[in-house]
Amino acid sequence: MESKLDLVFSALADPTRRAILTMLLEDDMAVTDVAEPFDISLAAISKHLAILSRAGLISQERRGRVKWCKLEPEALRPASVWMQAFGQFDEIDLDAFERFLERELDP
Amino acid sequence: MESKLDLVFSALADPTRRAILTMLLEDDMAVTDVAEPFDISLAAISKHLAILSRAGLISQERRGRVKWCKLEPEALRPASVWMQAFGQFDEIDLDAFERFLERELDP
DNA sequence: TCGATATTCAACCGTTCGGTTGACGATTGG
DNA sequence: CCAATCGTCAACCGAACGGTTGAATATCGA
Repeated sequence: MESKLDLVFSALADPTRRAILTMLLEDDMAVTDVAEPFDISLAAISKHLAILSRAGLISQERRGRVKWCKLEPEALRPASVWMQAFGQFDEIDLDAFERFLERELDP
Repeated sequence: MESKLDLVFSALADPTRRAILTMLLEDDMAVTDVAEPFDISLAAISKHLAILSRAGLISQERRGRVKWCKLEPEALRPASVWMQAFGQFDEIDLDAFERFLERELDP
């Protein structure tokens, strides 16, 4: 059996998937709109979304022919809790976060 | 070029590697001692350690014929910061962490 | 109704991953 | 000196990954 932590961390290991999650911070999106900024096929994006969905990081709801993707940030909690123990990152460095966010959205 | 975040998250995606990190919370360890609790070959452990090392999550220092492995928790900071933005996990749930830790050490 | 739109499926491809085994290069200690 | 210990390397294996293309399935809108 595969741990949820495995699923979450390996979902996060891909930059395309992290970029998708970042986009979904703004708002829910349809699959086609998620795919738009990327240079890869829609089918590839569909697979990425399936992986994010299996990890619980997004939920997908079909309305008509459009499938809406919604960020599920709660799914990050176990992984976040796991990590915190190793580094005692009690205070969040927001400046550092914004720098990383830029680096995520950029390429 | 591969992002540091890629390296850290994919290093964490494997349960054996997470278990190794957890063991190193206690103390620095030699490669052979790291391998001891696992049912896989020493060569496999050596590869896992190389992956953790490339991700910056551990450092290795050879003294004589023994190579010592040391946890480098600072390497988790970028990943931790990245995650926090999605969930606002300002307060750490230590009970939850201990439950996860047990689940990590157990199998 | 019919064409366009939205998404997935299925098959395939090359690469990476986690693992093995056996040989090998150091280093140690009796 | 010499055998044992520590760890890596190299070659291999099967499975999973990230991607493609083309066909298939719904659903929408005019």
